[in-house]
Amino acid sequence: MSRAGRELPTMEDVAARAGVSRALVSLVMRDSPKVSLDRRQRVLDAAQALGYRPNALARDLASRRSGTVGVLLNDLHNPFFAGIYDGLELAAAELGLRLVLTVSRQRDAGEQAAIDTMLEQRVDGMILASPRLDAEHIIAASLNTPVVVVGRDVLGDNCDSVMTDEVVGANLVIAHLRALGHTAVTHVDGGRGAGAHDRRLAIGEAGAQAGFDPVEIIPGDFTEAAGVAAARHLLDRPALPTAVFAANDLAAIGMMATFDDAGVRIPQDVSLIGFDNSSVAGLRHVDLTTVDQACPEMGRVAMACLRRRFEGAPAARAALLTTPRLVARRTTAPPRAEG
Amino acid sequence: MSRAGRELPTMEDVAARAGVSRALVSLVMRDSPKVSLDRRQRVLDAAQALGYRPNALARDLASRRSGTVGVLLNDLHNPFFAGIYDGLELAAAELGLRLVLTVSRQRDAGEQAAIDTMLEQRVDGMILASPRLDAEHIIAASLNTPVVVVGRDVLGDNCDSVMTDEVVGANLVIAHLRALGHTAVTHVDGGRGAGAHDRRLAIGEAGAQAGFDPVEIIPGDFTEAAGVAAARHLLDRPALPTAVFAANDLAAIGMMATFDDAGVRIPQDVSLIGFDNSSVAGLRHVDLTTVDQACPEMGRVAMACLRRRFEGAPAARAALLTTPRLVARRTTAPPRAEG
DNA sequence: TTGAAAGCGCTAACAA
DNA sequence: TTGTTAGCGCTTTCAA
Repeated sequence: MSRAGRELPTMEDVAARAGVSRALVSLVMRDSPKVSLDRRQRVLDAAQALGYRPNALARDLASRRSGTVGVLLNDLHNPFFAGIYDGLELAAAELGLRLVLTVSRQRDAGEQAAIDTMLEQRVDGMILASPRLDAEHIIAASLNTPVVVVGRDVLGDNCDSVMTDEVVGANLVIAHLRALGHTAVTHVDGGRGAGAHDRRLAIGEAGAQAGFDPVEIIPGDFTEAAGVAAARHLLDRPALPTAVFAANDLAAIGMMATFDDAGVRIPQDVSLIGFDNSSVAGLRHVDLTTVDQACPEMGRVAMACLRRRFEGAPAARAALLTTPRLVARRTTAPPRAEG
Repeated sequence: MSRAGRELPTMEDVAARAGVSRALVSLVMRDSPKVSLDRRQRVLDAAQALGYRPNALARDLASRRSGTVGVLLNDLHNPFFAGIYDGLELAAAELGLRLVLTVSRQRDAGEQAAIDTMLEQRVDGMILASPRLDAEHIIAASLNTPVVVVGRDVLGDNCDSVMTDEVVGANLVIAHLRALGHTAVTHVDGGRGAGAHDRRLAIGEAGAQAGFDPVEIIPGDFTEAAGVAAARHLLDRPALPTAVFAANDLAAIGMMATFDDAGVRIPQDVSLIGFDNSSVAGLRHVDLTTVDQACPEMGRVAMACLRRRFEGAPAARAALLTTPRLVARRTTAPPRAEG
């Protein structure tokens, strides 16, 4: 397998055509101020005429830096990651960094492979969005290049974390439900997904503090299918909870559909709250009450975090918390009046 | 901005520790069969002990090929692209190719920049999913490396296309509606988005052949917002069409929500058909009748197409058509009985 | 089967 | 301001 397509001219070719040295061309390409206007123009003309394109491979190898940040997204089908990416891209553009995306498709082996590839590419840093990989392997990778983990708590000497303040989020959920008159909530959790543990703990704690009934936990996952399963489970019981807090929007949507099919009305019969405020939750036909994780903000913060490392930041590990916000929409209402 | 993290060992370091030459280490790393078992093991042990990681930059520069295919996705928020990516990744894994993703976020300037970056990276080939960029610029890029465009018709000496057979798709839509008893349909089109032109033509033609009323075209786009706008437009008129065929699922969902808000029932008052069968259409709470583009299949075909180019394929330009399939769900029904 | 040596296309001192 | 000269870490002939 070889490169098809025309051979591209090199810097040497441009130099020859412009009648200057290769180093001078290099300076021009890097926008150095110490090149005379005359020469600069000659070089640019030659490059233009030849259709010259810098070779990033050679540039990065020689300069020993790639100007590239590797980004690992867990699941392209979950719009949560699209939101994270938006923030990352914005910040990267401001910092003049290139982003290289890889997707692990929810498989653990895929994550390690993707990380290895980025390392071989000599990325200047890595951002891992909701990885499922053991902390141990993530820390190992961070020995070679700074890492920022989004959505989960993994700290190391060269590894920071950015995540939602789950305690605030849980309190928002409880406060919203309480204001509507609820006194109990059932949580369908995220299983072993990133951040699920903290979310589970936080909602239990927040409920207790608000004087709610002990928060019931139903095992789930960050997928629509898990929501369907959880809803079926609830429908099998004699009575439904008055309110359900799902691990994320996808799970909530799965529940919504299943309840619909069973003739259970939302929010009249059951109030439903998701998590992420991903774009599906906002679809006007879904209109799900949810906790906004401010995904783009998390992306921005993550990138800022990485930049601090680039600038020779303190070895202090940072666990940055972003503040979530409740978005009240159609799926929550006062509890149904008891018989 | 410099690389933070420990300096990685080089091949030279591994060679020194194993007591062999650098070239030998290179052979081992590339799994060459012409290395004695003894030496090979010594090298692998040394690499392991040192925590050696090949430098992809140096490898690709020296070998003049990157083993990498650049992929440009238009919009991470549109699940259509997640589907395409699934197919690409599967095929790439089989062929032992690495994938490098970039996202253009629907901006034309972003597309050109992303393509330039991939070219500078010296990718062995590029796959552009639903690009909006002029054919001219795409062809220009394909002078340097083979290109496959997905979702749109762009042909050049080094540029192939993979797209849905719009004629088949349009006929499926018309046949489905006719079977339900419809005799007219309004198409909210995709504006200047990739493939929108062909889709518009095809539905008009298919409708005419089936003896439908002339297909009305309403200007739209591949976004939810465009669907909302189109629905508002329709609601302003004295009478609604009996059936609407939207440019894609996102637009259909925007329309669905707007109709809902206005008290227009789907499918009793209006039948609605989307395009893509993206994951949102399948959400059980949305349950949209749509045309399945077989996204993963398109991805697979695109990658296969690229491989043929790698193998020194015929200069014959290929326009590959994949066959769509109608997925009948909740949003289509017989037309309401007239007054 | 192994090693020596010449690049790959560029950057980065250092001289001029 | 410009040119010279070493590399960057690896692959790839070509000999041995």
